[in-house]
Amino acid sequence: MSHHDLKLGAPDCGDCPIRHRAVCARCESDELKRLEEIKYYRSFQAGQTVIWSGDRMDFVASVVTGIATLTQTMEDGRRQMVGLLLPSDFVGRPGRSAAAYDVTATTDLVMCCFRKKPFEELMSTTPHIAQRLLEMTLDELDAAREWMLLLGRKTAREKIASLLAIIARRDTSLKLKSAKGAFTFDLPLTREEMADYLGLTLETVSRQMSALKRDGVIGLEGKRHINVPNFDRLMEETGDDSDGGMLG
Amino acid sequence: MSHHDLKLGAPDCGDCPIRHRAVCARCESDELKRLEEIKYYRSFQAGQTVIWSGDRMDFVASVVTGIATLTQTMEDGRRQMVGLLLPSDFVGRPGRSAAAYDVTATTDLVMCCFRKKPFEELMSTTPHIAQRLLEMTLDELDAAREWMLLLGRKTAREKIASLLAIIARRDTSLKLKSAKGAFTFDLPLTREEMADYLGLTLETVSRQMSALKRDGVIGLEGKRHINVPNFDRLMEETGDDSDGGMLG
DNA sequence: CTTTCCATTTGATTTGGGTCAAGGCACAGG
DNA sequence: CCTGTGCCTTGACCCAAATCAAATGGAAAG
Repeated sequence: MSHHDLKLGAPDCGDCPIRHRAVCARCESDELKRLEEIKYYRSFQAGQTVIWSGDRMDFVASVVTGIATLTQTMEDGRRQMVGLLLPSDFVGRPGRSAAAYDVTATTDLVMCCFRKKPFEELMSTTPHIAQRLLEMTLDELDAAREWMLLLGRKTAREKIASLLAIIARRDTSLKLKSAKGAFTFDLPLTREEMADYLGLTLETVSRQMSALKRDGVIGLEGKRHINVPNFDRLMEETGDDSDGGMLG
Repeated sequence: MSHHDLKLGAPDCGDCPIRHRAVCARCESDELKRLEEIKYYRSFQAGQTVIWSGDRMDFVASVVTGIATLTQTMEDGRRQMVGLLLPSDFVGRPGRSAAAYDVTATTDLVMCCFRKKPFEELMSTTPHIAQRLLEMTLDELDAAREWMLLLGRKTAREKIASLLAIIARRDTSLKLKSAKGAFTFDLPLTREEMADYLGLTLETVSRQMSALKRDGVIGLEGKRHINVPNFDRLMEETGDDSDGGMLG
């Protein structure tokens, strides 16, 4: 990892989303001052739409806190989530003026935005920004491809288990309760949002959640609070080959 | 489009896959000579595996001629295609040493490879390469997201129609036969490969192809030769909102 | 010309998940 | 305290696509 490993709007950099400044005093001069100038924050309430597909989008942004989703909708109303944005994730495409997807805040949300025009200019003069963005985009592409396997080939039960594992793995607030891998977290999605993520109906999601509970794979307190007594057991249900990188 | 719109291994640049040289004499000096030095060609026969998931991969490459696929396989053998590489598409990830997917030649294939180490070095000193790569990766991400909608929410018939439209749209050898949008092309995939693309079984693919033929949406000569009397009619079957950019 | 070998088609049957339809539960407002 | 109103669960039934099983057809080999 070079000293240029800047994060565009990472959550763990305190007030300033550009962790770079904290990481690398050496580069403090030009490019970063410029980034500071063109950045601004926007907040959204849970349920609010950030932007509709097709709307003009004159910024790029990254999530500071909260969760947002990207979804596509067909004319007849069928919906598929195509992106789940957690803190530090990036939205928006340099070189495109209209949003390609609906972006919605599923929890209260703070985003760190950069005006697009100057961001693009900065990108063309600052190689490290493009390189960092490339890295992040490649990660997203990998995630999208894993998601395609899920959508195309997994059973409903495997889909649910996979989603729980994905959320658990990325939930930074997640506290391990034992060496065995027991832990607890809150679902940030409604059953319907889970269904849109997984290519299922909300009824099927509900049924499979109940089934995983019945079989002791997960515990459910209320509708949203999940506890996983044994992460390995959950992973067995996903259909993936073991491991998967669960280790902070 | 700047004069820096280099293509990494584009097909339309004659012997040299880097169209940049043809487009931009101005930049001919350093970076491109270096690219020339680290590039080499590899050929594969139809059906041959280019690389297995998990194998060490010390190059990045782009397709010059032919078609390759990226697939993921679960332990029990369920397979999902996650990438379809047509001429000018790029494979391989700077900053990763092992292949993440199986890459297979579905037709005879020529790839233009760049040794990874020097390519990465070149990338870090040449901003335009990273920027071009970012652009291509963002395009792939968009394609992956459209594919996710297909896998998660479309019916078998819509999936088949969508795949035919996608192939037709990207087939450079495709000849329009009339203003109405009639044309003809050869399927580059077997029924099984189509099934792996679409998250279906090969039987379902076959049945839906027959149904589209019966309904006059497509014509079939032999197993592979498709003719589409009316592209708009095919598009109606995809479930997508109209247009879609069919105008090469 | 016959045989083998695939890829593909087609048919019969099963099934996982969708659809439709009631409830249940928790919380906010009157 | 009652009554909406969102979410979620559960049940009954249905259907699109999977599965299992032949049959067809075309191309290459003998």
